Amino acid sequence: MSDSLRSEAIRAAALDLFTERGYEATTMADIGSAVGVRGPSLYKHVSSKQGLLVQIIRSTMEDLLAAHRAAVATTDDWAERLRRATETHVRYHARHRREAFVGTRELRSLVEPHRAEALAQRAEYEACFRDLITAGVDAGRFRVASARLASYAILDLGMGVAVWFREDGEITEEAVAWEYGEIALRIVGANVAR
Amino acid sequence: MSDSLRSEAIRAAALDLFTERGYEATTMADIGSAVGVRGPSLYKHVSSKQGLLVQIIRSTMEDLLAAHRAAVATTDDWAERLRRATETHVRYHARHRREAFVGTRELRSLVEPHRAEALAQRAEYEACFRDLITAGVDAGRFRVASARLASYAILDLGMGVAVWFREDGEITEEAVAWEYGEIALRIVGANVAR
DNA sequence: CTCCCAGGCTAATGAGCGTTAGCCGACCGT
DNA sequence: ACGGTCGGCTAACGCTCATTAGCCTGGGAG
Repeated sequence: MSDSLRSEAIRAAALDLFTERGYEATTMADIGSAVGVRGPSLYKHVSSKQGLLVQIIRSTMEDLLAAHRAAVATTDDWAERLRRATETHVRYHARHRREAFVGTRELRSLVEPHRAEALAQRAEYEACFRDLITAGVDAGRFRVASARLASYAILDLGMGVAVWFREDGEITEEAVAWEYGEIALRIVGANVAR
Repeated sequence: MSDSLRSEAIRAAALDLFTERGYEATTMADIGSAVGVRGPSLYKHVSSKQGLLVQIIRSTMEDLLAAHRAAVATTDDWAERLRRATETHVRYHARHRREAFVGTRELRSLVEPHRAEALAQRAEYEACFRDLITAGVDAGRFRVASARLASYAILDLGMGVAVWFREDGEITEEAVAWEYGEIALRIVGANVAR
């Protein structure tokens, strides 16, 4: 009940517009017009423009983190963990490219304390990858010059996907996920299992 | 004479602010205050806020393309070309991280026809990498599932550098350039030279 | 010494935006 | 039938900005 169909449509429209024009360049009137309503009417459903952004970014970060934890829990082999974490990361950025795009590009537009909260979630997510790589190194499965650099590389690859991926493009989600999983393993110099 | 010291300082201040807060969130008064002047006084030196962004982005794209061409011209071995192109790409994004950051994040804020012009330059740059990879594949030096995917991967890695690189961080420009050059070669499955 | 003007300033203009206030019609349960 | 509330609308407020107009000053050229 907290969110009717209308509320959901508004969030979806805001997501589209924030992705295309950016948060600052999107007006409440724009969002309203996308759902067939005048700007002020939106306030019958949402608290504020900033609130819309907060919801979008928060739920994106939560989804991503949850997906990561689920993926990593399916095996205890370090290389396989990294592969699944990377595939999950990439798949999320392909499947929810608008959410992921806004989540990284519009962090700036968040007002405190929401910005700090989002940065903390992001830091936590990054730490998951870094720790995973460090653990793999300690276990003798990976060999890297810098775990930090390796994790940045893998994360950046995925975030790039949110920029260029198109559902109807020549590159499928399947292909990116597989290819990037392989690349991640090469980045950390994984030796083949067993 | 077209640009005095003051003009240069203004461009530098605008670059800093656009990087930190974004174009839309930066006011002329902010820029003025960064150079010790009131907002309106800036118009004695620059044509408009949009003009500042256009100059920044245009010269960034030109520099990047020029650097790429120079790097690629130093050898005709495909693998070595890709390595040098990647190192140049990465070094540029590390050394001029603010310019590169604004160049990718604020494309949206450009007004036509500047946006189209910048997109064309960007497309040209991307094509350089894609063509380089395709040529390497044709020459039997590389093996990739998709040249487009491989080029996106390499380009995204570099662009990520502009986000997290810090001159005083634990990872040096030298280290990123070398590491990413190696990764690029692995991404395209380069066989060792000779 | 005088004049000019580069380069600053303040004030004003005009537009856009988020948000609030207050009104109204339609539907719904009783 | 009827009262209420849900969800729309318009008008208005208050604020922020980019940009323009017009003034003033200090220093250098003649």
